[in-house]
Amino acid sequence: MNQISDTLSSGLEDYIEAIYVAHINEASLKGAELARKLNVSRASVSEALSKLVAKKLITYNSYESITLTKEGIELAKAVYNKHHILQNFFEQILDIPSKEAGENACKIEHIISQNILNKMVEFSEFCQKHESFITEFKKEVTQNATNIINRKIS
Amino acid sequence: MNQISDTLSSGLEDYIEAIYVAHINEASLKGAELARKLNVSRASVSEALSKLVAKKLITYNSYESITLTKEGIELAKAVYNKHHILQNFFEQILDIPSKEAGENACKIEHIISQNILNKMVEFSEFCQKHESFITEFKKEVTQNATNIINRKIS
DNA sequence: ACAAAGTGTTAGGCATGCCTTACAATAATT
DNA sequence: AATTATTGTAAGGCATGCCTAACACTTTGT
Repeated sequence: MNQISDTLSSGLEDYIEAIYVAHINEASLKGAELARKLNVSRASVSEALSKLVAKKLITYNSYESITLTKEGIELAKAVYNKHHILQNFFEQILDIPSKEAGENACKIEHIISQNILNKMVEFSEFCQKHESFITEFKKEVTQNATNIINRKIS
Repeated sequence: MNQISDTLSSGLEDYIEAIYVAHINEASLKGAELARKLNVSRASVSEALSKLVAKKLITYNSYESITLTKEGIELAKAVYNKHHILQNFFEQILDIPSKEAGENACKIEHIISQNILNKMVEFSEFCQKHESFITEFKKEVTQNATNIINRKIS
């Protein structure tokens, strides 16, 4: 209904997040490059950027690089933080390989509640203060894996 | 492209999961009831059921109740298990209220990788063997919350 | 300066999934 | 049996997001 809503579809969140990553790397970013980064067509990027401009989250003129507005930065930062909380949790606590953790974070970041993310942070911090716990967990998991392999062999 | 693909869109997964829940409760389920359960129109259910029939996951004739095929049960069970792993993890480990845990599980179950779910199970089991850890975590979290409240007051 | 390479947009489509409206068919109640 | 309630379906739309093809514009390099 409203063009300038305060929530973004998960698709648009992906776009603004990618723009934000370029922003914090102080790299200039054009539509074509964004298309390559997100593995979508230039046409799709063109549509998405129009929407983000309409929502006043970015500034953009053809053939120039994309700029986040103040509100855009805020919103992007929020998405980006969610991503990192998830990625860290999967990697540090659940011992998931970085690539897989990232891929899952990318999808889940759009739908998970803030409350769960907060608890994930608290839990991670708690685990850091009791580091042996996670160390033990990882040890046990590899042990389990070894058992499974041995079981298959024998 | 292919009508009888082995993967389901998240929408169809929701439908088949709801059908499965009725199935394990040995409750008969008609389209109209399913529509009420999922908060969608009867028309949407009608469309979805046609797709599930085309994929041979359910058996269905108008005005009769919906039946899962063997393959349907297998697939539904997989979705349902994912849901439960997530719900349990959120509730037991992260101390999230049941309702919120369920709502999040409903959405995340469609996109999370099996590997992460497996690790969640292992982690939960590990925590059960060291129950004091989670107890301590919960204690600390409530303590933090109390601190925040007191900070706000003073 | 001009051609080639790169970039952006528009138009027309596809797929998902949801809706309402209107109508059809069956089930239940009196 | 007839009326009412319930259930199901078809048609026509809306929104999201993705695509290709074709065209337009800009930048780069010779």
